[in-house]
Amino acid sequence: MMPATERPDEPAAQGPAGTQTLIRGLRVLEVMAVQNRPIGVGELSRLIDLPKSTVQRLLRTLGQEGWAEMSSDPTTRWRLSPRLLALARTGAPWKTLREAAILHLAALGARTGETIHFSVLDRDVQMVLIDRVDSIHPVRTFNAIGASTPLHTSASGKAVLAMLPLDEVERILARPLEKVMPNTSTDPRHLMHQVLEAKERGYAVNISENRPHVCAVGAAVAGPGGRPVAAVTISMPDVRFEPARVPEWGAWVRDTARAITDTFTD
Amino acid sequence: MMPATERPDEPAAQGPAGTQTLIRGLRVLEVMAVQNRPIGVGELSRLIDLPKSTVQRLLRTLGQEGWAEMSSDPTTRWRLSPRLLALARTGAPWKTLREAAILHLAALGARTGETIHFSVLDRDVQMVLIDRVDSIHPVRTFNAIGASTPLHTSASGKAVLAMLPLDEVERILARPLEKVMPNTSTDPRHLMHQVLEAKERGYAVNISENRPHVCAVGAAVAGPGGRPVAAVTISMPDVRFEPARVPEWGAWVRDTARAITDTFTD
DNA sequence: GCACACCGTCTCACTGAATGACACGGAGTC
DNA sequence: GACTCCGTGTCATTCAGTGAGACGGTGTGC
Repeated sequence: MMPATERPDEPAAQGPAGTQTLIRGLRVLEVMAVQNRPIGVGELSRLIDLPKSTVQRLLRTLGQEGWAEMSSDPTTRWRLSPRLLALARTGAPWKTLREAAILHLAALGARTGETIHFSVLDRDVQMVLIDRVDSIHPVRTFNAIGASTPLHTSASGKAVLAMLPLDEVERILARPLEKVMPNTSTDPRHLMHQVLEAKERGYAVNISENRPHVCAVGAAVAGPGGRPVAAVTISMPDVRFEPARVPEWGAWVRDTARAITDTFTD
Repeated sequence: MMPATERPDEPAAQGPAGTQTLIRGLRVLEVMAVQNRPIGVGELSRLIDLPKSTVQRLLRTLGQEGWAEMSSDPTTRWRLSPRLLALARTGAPWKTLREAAILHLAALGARTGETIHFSVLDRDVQMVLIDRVDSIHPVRTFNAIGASTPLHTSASGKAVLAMLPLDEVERILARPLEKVMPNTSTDPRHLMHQVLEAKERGYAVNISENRPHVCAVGAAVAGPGGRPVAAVTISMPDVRFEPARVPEWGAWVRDTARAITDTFTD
């Protein structure tokens, strides 16, 4: 877990912003999210390197506005409000996207019997899981709504890359690439090769590159502008991942993504 | 949809807060969430009744910090970033709560074959769905992660009420109660009766009071302090809702909630 | 029993960050 | 070509935000 205090990249590209209170408040929310446990004023103030009184003022406001909750067990502890989830869910253009997708996802789930994931692209940086249809198998993969993955470690991410202009892909793969699993490729050339392959076939594959024993086949959904905005993936434990069936799964997932694109852009 | 401009209740109970920038920024996020569509600076500024330049400054900051996204199709439009969902998910004490619950939920899903919902209590106001195990039936109920319901219209909400001190229940039921469905009860006395019944039996029932044709049986999960923090419900279409089986389902869901409470508070 | 460290809370004089009226250039309309 | 509404940017003014510090309570070690 990266400490929130060091921000070597920040001072640059600041510009004449002029909303430090807001920035600080959001930072408090972020740290609470990352820390992921009830946390006190003092600790929080140390984590973001701000005076206690300032942090407390921010916390009180966040509480008043319903973004954070206070619990005074023995001492006062703060945490994010579940309301955040409710807000994140109602509020987003991907609401319509999900509505366009849901029936197709259910159909793909019925056809494959495997867990179906539907993720959206977040700022060209990561994929965020927004919907899921469970597998019928007793042994199945589990991933939580809201879970995020880098682009280079997931079938959804690689499917999205395969739909982006090549120069953008190069720029993205030139960034530092995290090695999440032993099986994760962090070689830009190797990844570019995979992306080109995915572009040709219309689907991307992930073999335990993101989470242990989890394999997936995915295809991207395009928005009105033709740029990728989301991805559908079939996710399964490696015990059921038969390489021979990949082309079949690939075709299904590609067709599903295509159908969602059509429903969505209409 | 309530217009964000009129806030008759706000001026009171303000106190010497002292973070209007943060409040305004959060308000912008909220309005974007509620509006739920790409939206421009001007319209936003009219909705929250703030000068255009102020709103723009806030938006830029929200964008820089990764909470909002800008798309310049023809003109500039803003929307929430998917990152919000990722933040909401990682960040919360209910992460551990869900971890404690997931196995029990899967077991209950396997036993019943119905959709299992797991919701947390949000500020004594609403229940927010944080996890779901899908039914195996072709005809099943659908509800999105992050969906919220009032306490008096859902099995989860009534189960939670049944675990609260009676005076608090009275206070909550004294608030204006929305009639979401024809079947929704908005009579405090009737609801209190239901709550007492649920308290006695250990589970609560909802018969199409929240969404059409959706019935549910639910029980509450207690936190370390003994107060209710979440609820498990078995959710199904009314065609499969056999009143005769309710006690059986009730016992299962009650035992599951109990098991989660034990796992969680250990 | 005492000293000490650390907790969360609250005050208040100071000041610089936030403010918002206004100007600007461009797109669409009549 | 006159008008309106859009998003963007500027800058003098000032009030909202700041943070050092005081305070009371709690737990620990001596």
